[in-house]
Amino acid sequence: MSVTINDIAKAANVSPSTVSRTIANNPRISKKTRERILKLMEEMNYHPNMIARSLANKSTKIIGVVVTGSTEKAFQHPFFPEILSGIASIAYKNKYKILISSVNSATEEKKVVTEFAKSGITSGIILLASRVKNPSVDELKQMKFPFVVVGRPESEREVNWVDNDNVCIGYDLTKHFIERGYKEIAFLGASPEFNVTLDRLEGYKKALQEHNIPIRDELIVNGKFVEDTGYALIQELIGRGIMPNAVIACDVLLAFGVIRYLNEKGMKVPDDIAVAGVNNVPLDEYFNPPLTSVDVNAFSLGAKAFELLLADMNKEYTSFDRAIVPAKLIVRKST
Amino acid sequence: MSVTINDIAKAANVSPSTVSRTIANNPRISKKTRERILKLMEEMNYHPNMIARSLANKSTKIIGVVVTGSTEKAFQHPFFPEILSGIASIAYKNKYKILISSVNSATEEKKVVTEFAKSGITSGIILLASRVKNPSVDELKQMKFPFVVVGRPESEREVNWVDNDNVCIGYDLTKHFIERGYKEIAFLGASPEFNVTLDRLEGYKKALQEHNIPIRDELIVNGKFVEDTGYALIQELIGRGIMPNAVIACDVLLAFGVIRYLNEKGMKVPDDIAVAGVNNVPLDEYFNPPLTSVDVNAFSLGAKAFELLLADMNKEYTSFDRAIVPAKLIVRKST
DNA sequence: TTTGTTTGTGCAACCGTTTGCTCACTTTCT
DNA sequence: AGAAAGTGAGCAAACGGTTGCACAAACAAA
Repeated sequence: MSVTINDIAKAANVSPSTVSRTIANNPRISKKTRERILKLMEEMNYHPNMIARSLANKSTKIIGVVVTGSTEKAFQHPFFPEILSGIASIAYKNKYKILISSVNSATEEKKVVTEFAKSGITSGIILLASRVKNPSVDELKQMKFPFVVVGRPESEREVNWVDNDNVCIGYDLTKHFIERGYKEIAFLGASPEFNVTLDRLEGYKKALQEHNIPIRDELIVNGKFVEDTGYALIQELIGRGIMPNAVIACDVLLAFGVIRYLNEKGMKVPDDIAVAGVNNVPLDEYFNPPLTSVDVNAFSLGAKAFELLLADMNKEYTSFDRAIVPAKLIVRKST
Repeated sequence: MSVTINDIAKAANVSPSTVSRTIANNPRISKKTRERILKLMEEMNYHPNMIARSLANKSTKIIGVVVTGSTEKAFQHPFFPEILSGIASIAYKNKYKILISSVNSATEEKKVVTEFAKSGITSGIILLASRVKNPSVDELKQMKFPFVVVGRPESEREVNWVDNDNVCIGYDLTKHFIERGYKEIAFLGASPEFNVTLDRLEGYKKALQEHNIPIRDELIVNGKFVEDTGYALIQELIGRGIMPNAVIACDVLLAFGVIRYLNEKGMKVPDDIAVAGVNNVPLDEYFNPPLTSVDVNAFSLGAKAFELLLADMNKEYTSFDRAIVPAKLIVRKST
């Protein structure tokens, strides 16, 4: 088997405690002993057993990242890799590892979250989907297990979270259209289960009101953050005889679906209908036409999320914290 | 703290062993006792401590996925989420968790791989970058630690691996161009450190030879799998006065870079230069123009990789195995 | 009744580390 | 010189499980 602390202890003629303390850099070990042991560890190619260490410590250097959405699709959303990079970059600096799990439903999410927390395998959790009602959040709160949610949760004062200012995003996009003379602006949201939809919608309405444009409920439709939905939603809208001259898609995939439909039907973007999305991805630029979108800065969202989590795990504060990551409207040819 | 096996044992008036055996579904426990204990576990909200269990078992239900590439960019390649989904979907079915780590260099990779293996935290590893020379592979082989590499490794007979038939991919793409009358076909590869470049190049040459088209070395250039490189490579090529009428890009990002350059310079794709990429992504379709590319079926690559790993961990075979995942040329308007 | 099986459970060692406490040996102070 | 303080290291119990072996009880066969 692998070489253990005991093997080192024997070879060095000391007790295992001494070796352990050497590893922990305990000042009670003399320089001479320490060096002798370190040398032996090197020679014998010793690597500490994290599992045993975790058991003794009752803590690990692993955090769990839980992605809720269709198992096969969740990772594929352009948002995911970027936020994961953000998490990973800070985790890496702090020598944390990342355990990821994708789940299909809120029920499964709760199961996974409970397992992560109770099994002792992770020391903290980042939740990547925030429904308005989220049983996992309640569960974690009640267990007092460190966690951060990405996306504003319901009980925003009692949990750590990071998000953009989604009201602002909705507002900015709408205003952008209004300023360019568009008035029939459709709003394609994701499911109203998510705060992100509600918040962006709020911003949308606010902008319309400020500019004295009536809010037309029939211009507001909801679906999911997948590409097919964008296609279906705009098709349905136009099928009902409702013809917007601008479309705000709450997600880049939604926007792609919309444009695909419009292209197929021979409608010109932005001449016939202007389209803007949220979640800037590198590819937006190559799009036909290049897509105006809001860069939500997913990398920072991830990085911030980990920072908050780290602080929570280290019990650096007793109250809850949040971070609002600035988003930026990037105007391209689609509007 | 959390409720343990001992708490259950006390409550049920049995020994911890009995509880442990109940969990393990050991047939030596009577039905009556089993049911009493299961009920208590439910009531007392017991969750097994994975760490303790792993320590006793000397194995975990966690596999490590190591991505080599720039830490901040590695996850962002469209290839990654898809392959990760593939891994995750099979892992999920087998109740495995996934620990991911991105590293910047072969040296770091080896460090992480060693840690994953020796620390006991993972029971198997999937390597997501296969250089021709890969010290991690040697390390893992020598430790006899279960692992699978995605991409054909150097010592292909002594490790488990999955890949496409890259010679075939190179061949098909080249043939596709030749059949459409293109003869000045440039080949943009990634670094020759990777077998994938070498194999596709081999296929490229083979196709040319079969059709009696001379191989012109100046049409063959290498870079990295990032978007900027595509731009730079084609710029350099054309700058040197070499004007291909078709370009094979070994990666979709490379292809995007090429097209960006061509668009900027006012060249028409495919009229002036035809472009094809590898690694079909959903967005290829929306591209301007829609990009001909080879779908490498990354999801299957991931799924197969996990299946092989699982078999290895379970010692289901003693020899090494491999899987070749079929790739498919998807012709769109860019060629 | 004795012997042999089968069945269900407990004992105790073990997995590899950590850590509170104890203790022997120095050093320093009075 | 004796006491107090400081230093370096070991003992043993924990962390929460698993498992080989022993063993008692129940039952069957002789």
